[in-house]
Amino acid sequence: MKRSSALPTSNDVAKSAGVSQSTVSLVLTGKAEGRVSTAVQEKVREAARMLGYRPHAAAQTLRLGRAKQVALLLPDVVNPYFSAVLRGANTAARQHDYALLFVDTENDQNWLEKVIGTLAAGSVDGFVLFGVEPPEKSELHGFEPRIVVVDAPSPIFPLIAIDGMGGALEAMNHLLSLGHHRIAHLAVSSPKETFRVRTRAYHQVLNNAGIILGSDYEKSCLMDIDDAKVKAREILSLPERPTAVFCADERLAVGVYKVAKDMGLHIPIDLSVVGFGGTQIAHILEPELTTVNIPSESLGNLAVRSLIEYLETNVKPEPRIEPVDFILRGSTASIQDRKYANCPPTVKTTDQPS
Amino acid sequence: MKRSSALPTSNDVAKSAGVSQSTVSLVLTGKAEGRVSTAVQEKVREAARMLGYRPHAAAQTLRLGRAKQVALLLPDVVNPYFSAVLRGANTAARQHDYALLFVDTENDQNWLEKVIGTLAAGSVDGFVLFGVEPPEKSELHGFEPRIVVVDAPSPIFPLIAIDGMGGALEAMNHLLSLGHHRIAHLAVSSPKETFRVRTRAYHQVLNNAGIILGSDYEKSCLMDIDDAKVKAREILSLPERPTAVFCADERLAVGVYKVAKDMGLHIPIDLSVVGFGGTQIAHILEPELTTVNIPSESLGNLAVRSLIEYLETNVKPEPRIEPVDFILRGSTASIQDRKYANCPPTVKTTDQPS
DNA sequence: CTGAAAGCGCTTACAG
DNA sequence: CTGAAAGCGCTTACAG
Repeated sequence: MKRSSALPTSNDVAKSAGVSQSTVSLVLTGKAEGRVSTAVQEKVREAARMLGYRPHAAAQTLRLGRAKQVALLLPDVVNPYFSAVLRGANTAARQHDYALLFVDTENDQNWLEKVIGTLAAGSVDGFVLFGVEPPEKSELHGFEPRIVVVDAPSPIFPLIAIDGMGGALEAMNHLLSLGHHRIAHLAVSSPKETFRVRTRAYHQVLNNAGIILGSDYEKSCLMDIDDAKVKAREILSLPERPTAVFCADERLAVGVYKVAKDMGLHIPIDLSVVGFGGTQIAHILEPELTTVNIPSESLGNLAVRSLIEYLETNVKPEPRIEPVDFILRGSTASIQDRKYANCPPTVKTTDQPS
Repeated sequence: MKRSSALPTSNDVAKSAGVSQSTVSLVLTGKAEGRVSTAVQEKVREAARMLGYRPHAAAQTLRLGRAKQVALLLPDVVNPYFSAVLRGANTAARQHDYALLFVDTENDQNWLEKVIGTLAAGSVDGFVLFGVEPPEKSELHGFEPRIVVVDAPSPIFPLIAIDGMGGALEAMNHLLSLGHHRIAHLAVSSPKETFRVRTRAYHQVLNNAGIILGSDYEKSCLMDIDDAKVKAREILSLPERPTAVFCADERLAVGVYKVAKDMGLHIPIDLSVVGFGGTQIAHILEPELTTVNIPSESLGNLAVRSLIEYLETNVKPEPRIEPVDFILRGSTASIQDRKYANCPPTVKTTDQPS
């Protein structure tokens, strides 16, 4: 052995087994049946095992033109919604024996394009862009990377859309059916279509129901608890306080919970709250949050599976729209119930003349 | 162009610029100074730009023996603690122009070893194992992958340890200093040393203080809210109810909060709670959780930085121990305060004969 | 100042 | 049934 720390090559195996390097390759890729005697095959396998031989990935990639690696790009792993996506993607990649290259774009579009260009050159066979806008075709110098886009506008690449509109409508209609009219909205101040849709649903349902509310009932926040608290306080301090809040994200709902508690408002008796996302947060909150559940883990899984199928069959996946679930939990209640609860807690109903 | 979708090679650039392929390489790797005329250099660069040329990663890897890729292995991305690690790792990799290969081991040790073996052969230059036990040396067939281990026992590989003991001691002493004696403990039922240490600190502080508690005051749970609720209920139903709970993880604290609320116990007045981790959860809970903060994002960053330095200088990082912070928030209070609060809320103190 | 050639470790026709 | 050879796309001595 020349370099003790060096990895064994198929040449080392060949020498050790007393055969040619091409025979080693034949045996180890399973193409030896009827071409190499079983005795030799066994010898080769044994030698490979002894040396701990693994085919060198870069050499294979260069030769075969495929890296058996896919990249997942998403805007923010720290968001539990996206870490669930990653979990699903990891599972799918593992099942198909692909490696998963992970990139958190941190919402940096310039970097995104550079990264795609770089990785497409031999590092990775394809990309999943999850919640990340794909680059313009013009920036790609005429070459077409394999990309599956999830939940972002995609004029040219195969798309897995999420029926956020459906979910948001259901959430709003739920609130309506509970008798709520003064429904406030905490929007996410992001130009992303995913979020815009939720706000659009808010307006649409209100319009259809003939409910007219001042624009005070709607606020945009950054995606963090502190900003949500500021905006929630403004909304809940309105002279005609809303009886319900539709939050475009679960982290915003956290802000609402905190301010509500602070103001002595009980959820769901004094205030109904609906969230959007389907993360752990909905379970952590007390009462647990009624929310629109996006099946993020299975979407991550699906996206990677579609991409791999795309790569291996070379047929472009059809665009599709994935449904979401509206999940009823403890944070919403009928406006009826609310009236009773409005009495100050120290005053017993029996104390009042009936 | 033969294959329209194929990536341009340095050969294509050479033809387009009217020079040899080696000149292209020289220019584009920046080794051309004083060897290639600036005029030719400019021609080459222009041609490369026009064609959208990027050097093929696999070819470079094969030739240079380095992939400029590192792998991060961790046990569970869905845990917000680990997704913060990933965020930090992503940043560090990006800064050093490395790609990050992500593997969620899902606590599968067999797979772990296979994965390391496979990836070490040309896919990746090194590994960060974060909260994941490294494989035995014997299973490595004498070759030594570059591995940096964080927060797991590592006899042979460079280690970044976390001072969990220090943090746990501080947390327990805090409770003691608040006058708590009947301190319960919700442990994580995992054999991992990280968690064992927290339980050891619990016993040590109690012993030093001469406090003897029945084993009923200590329960192990799976790392999920539901199991934590079951165990929390048992603990809080003890005839001599604990006045404080030290939770070995923040998700367990969520269970305690839920059961406390259910039993009409107010945190921190009736019950003090301390968590461990430093995730978003501590902020989501109401009141916010007093907790031991592990700087997971910077640890992820540090681990990747150390690994890359290891790879590039070839000097093995020294083992180190990283500190944690104990963070005081709203979930702990002095036992003094508790006595007043113990009176049933409907009975005013002024109603009693003094 | 520029080009021809070797070689990284594979896979796969091709020859025997 | 087995081996010698070409070639994937690079980088880097080496020759001129």
